[in-house]
Parts: sequence; structure tokens; C-alpha cells
Amino acid sequence: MFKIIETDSKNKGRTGVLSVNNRKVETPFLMPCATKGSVKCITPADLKEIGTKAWISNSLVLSLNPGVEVIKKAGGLHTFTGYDGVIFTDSGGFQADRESFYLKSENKGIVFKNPWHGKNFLYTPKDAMQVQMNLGSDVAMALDDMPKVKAGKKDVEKSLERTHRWAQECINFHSRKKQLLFGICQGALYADLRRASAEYINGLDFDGVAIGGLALGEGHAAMVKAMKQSIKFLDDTKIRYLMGVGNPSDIVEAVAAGVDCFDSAFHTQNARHGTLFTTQGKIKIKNAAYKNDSKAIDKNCKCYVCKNFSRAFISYQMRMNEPTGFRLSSYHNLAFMQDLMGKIQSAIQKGSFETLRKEIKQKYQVNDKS
RNA sequence: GCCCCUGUAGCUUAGUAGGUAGAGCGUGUGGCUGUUAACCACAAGGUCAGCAGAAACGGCUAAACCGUUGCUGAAUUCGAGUCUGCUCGGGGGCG
Repeated sequence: MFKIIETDSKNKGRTGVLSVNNRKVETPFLMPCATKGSVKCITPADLKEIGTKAWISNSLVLSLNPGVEVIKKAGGLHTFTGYDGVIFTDSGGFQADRESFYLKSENKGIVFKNPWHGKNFLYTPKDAMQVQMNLGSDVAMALDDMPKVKAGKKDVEKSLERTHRWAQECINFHSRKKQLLFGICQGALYADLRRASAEYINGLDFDGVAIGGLALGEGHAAMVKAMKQSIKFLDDTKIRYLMGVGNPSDIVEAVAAGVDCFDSAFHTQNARHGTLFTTQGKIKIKNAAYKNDSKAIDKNCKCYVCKNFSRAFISYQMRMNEPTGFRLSSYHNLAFMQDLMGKIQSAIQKGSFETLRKEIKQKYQVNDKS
């Protein structure tokens, strides 16, 4: 369940607490992706040290490999993965954006191909619920029919119909009391469809509402616009989750609009590819400039990596493709984001969020194309 | 001392019947947002080890061209990474 603690006087931002199964997360929060049951290069012990209290795994991917039975036999996702934090599971709707998985959408569900075995199969809202209930995650996501962000209006309208019907079906099939269920509203970049979807999903009996289908190449301004068009029609009392958003400047805008929850692969993916986040903006650690730089990644960061390693060392490890480089980079980026979310929370409580928002927007400027 | 193989980008190398060179890695820079992704994109970087594969004289302002003589075991072409010789560097074999 979700409880609001503080509301910002100058915008729609708020702090709160999400509680589920005796696990708690202070909001606004960001969870890393543990698609296949682990945050790449990072252990649950690392997450505990960093302070990250939630992650999101992918129920569709896990159901294909290793399979629901293996995880069920292990006693559920928490014991199987060794992670005791809040576990969200994504439904598989996002895999419609991945050619290696997606075949087509039908009224009954999504036809996926199994990228490991090549077999095609229909995945319905019922399947998505059964899988997630069996996995035993703390928060399940409804199966949505996610359109391409730049899809034509007719296609988006059609996908909305399905998303809405499936949302109701998910509620009907979902019966696990210890598991929260979040709905997802869509609508691509159409204001009226964003509104219609937000109103519809908001009207159903979900524990939280997610805004989906964004941060897929439309650019910062368009993303923020669409997000605001959705959030206007969501209840204040429900937790709001902006799916897939992780760029600091995106997060700060979303928090100001009233978003409580984020997930993103951005930080760990960037880390493995050599981009590190700092209070001064992002740096590309493999660049020649850091080859002989004995400073910490971020002098203002108190994480394990910044306390113990130099840019030169991490640059070297990354250039050599050493797993340690990926690990230290991932660790730092997650710690940086965790720290940022903490700053956001306390800034809202102290009434200084607008200052932080400006600072982040300045350090993480987005170049908007299109 | 003799014989064989070999020398193309920083590294490893691809290069049809001769037509001024491609790749992978590395380097440089950018991109990554509900991840099958330690990935993707762009760019820079090469005298193809070096040298030689003719010369002299006459005709002509000169070049092209023509003629005569001449060099080599043999040997060019409009054009050589590719053919031939020598030198140098690397590897191997026999004394």
C-alpha cells in the first residue's frame, strides 16, 4: 500500500512510502532492472550497501528461462534470486518493442516467439497473471499492448482497446492477496488518448498506475508532455509509476509532475558501456582524458567505488573489458542514482526541490531532436 | 656457407588473369531510458620493407617519336601489393 508523507508546495511532487509484504520503499524511488533475476554485475549485497530497496524483474523472460517451475520450487523469486527487497515483475508487454520476442498482437493477447527455442506462443493477460503470481513478486504489472511511440493514431487507438480490455482481465484473474497489481496506461504521443487511457486505467481497481510507452526515442520534451497528459487524470492517492524512465533530467521533471516510482536499465547499461553519472554531469570513462586521472569518479560521491578507486583504474579496467570495470561502473551509477533519489526526497521535504531540479536539468541537459 | 618460406594500418591479416587496397582487434568520438545487448554508430590511420627492371649517340628548340649501338642466364608494362632481380629484416632446414 502507498502512503503520502509530504507534498511539495511549488509543484506536484510528493514523498511517500510504498509498503508491501513487510518491505518498504521511500518514494520517489528508482529501481534498477533485474530482467533475468539479477542486476547485471551487481549482487543483492551490493544493492543493500547502496541502499536500493527495489528492483524489477521480467516475468515473461523468467517464464521462458529458467521457467516458472524452477523458481516456484525454489520458493519464489525472492529466495531464488537471493534478493529480499521489493520485487516488481514486468508483464512482458515491453517485449513487444523487441524484435527478438515480438511477433504480433491479437485481441486475446500477444504472440511472442521464444528466442531460446524458437517456438511461437500466445501470451494472454491470464498467462501474465498466473506467471507473476507463481513467481511471487511483490508487485505485478498488468499486460499491456504497448504501441510504438510514434505509431499512427489508429494503431494507438486499437492498442488502447486491447490494453484496457486486458487490464480488466488482469484484475479478474489476479487473486494473490500478498501481491499488488499495477495497471499501465498508454496513448503514445496523443493528448486525447493519453487522457482516455489514464482515466480508464485510473478507474479500475489497481493498487498503482503506471504510465507506459515512453522514453523510446521521442525525446525529452515529448516524453514530459505525454507524461503530464497522463498524470493529470490519475488519482493523487495512488502510487504513480513512470515506466522505463531513468535519465536524471527526465526523473526530475516527472517527480515535479507527481511521479513516485521509476525503473530503468539506463544506468547499468550506460555503466557497462562506459558512461558514468556524476554531480557534474556524465563522463565517458574510457575517453583519453581519464587515462591518467587519479581523481575519484565523482569527488562528491561517497560510494564504495569513489572512496577506493581512481578514474584511471576504472578507465583501464573498462578498456580491457575486465568484469571488474563493469561492476565498479555499475555500482557507482546505481549509488549515484540512489543518492539522487534521496536528495530528491529530502529536497521535497525541505521545500528546496526546485533548486535541485534546476541543477540536475543543467548538468544533464538533453538535446531534443525531432 | 647453401637451400626454402616470409615482409600490406599500431597488432593479426584479405587481396580474382597486373588496374593506386579491405577486414577484425586496437585508437578517437558519439549513442544507449518497463535490457536476450561487456552493445551499436561514426571517424582517423596504409610511400603495400627498400631499390632496380636500362643506357649512350644521332634526328628535333624541347617532348613524344624514330634510327643505330649496347646491357643481362633471362627480364617488363600505359599501369606492379601482384611478375623478375638484388639488398635489408623475420622464420625454418641442411652442412
